Amino acid sequence: MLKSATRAARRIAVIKALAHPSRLAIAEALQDGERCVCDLRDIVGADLSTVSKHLTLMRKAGLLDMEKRGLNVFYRLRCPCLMSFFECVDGLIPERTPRKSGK
Amino acid sequence: MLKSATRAARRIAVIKALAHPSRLAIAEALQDGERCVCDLRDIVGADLSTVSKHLTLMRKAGLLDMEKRGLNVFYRLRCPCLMSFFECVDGLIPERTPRKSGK
DNA sequence: GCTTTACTTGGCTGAATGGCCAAGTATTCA
DNA sequence: TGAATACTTGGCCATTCAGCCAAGTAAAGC
Repeated sequence: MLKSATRAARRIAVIKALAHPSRLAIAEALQDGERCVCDLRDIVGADLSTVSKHLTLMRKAGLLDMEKRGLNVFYRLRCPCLMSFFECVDGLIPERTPRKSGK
Repeated sequence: MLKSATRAARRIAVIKALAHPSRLAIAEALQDGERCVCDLRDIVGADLSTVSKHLTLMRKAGLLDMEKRGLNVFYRLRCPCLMSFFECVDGLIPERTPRKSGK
């Protein structure tokens, strides 16, 4: 069984790995299957080095697997739960006015 | 239907709202039911003003509801999917060595 | 109405993050 | 073995974020 501090740190790492527009786009793209870094660069539209750093971060968090084949490096999602989580998030109503009630 | 840029922005807001140790601790605490700000301050162990700012951020992201009753403000989770998402995250193996395969 | 309690907001500072460029590494192909 | 391709890593700069303190607001109680 995992100490709860360790577990929290791992959760944070995974969540942070998703908490950026480019990384979210990468995660979404990978839901359709593996991609090489150059594909992902085109998808997020940033410098290759930037994309590479994002991918390293996501991999270290445990979100991604990498596999080198020839000159390319392919990345794959390891978290099967993202889709359902995102759908749940999408269901949140944007904002709600604070309620006040007696006593 | 939501424009995909809007949807991505909202996803990011929610994910960022969870991507900090104190805010994760808040979310986890609220899974057992609503709490006032002072309870949450004790749980995360930070300044009340800091906790308040975390809560505002989480509420604006759509993660929380607030309700004022008397002197206290109670916060509640609005996202029922967190628990299952966290459990999925916990299931990720910490790291894996990169694979290499021919051609 | 004045004090107390429970919070929120503003302001500031130090730390972390994301971006690009440039240089380095690994594999393929001629 | 030398050039080309597909990355990764290091370095630097600008921006964002988290923290605390201090001041402001709102409800309750005397």
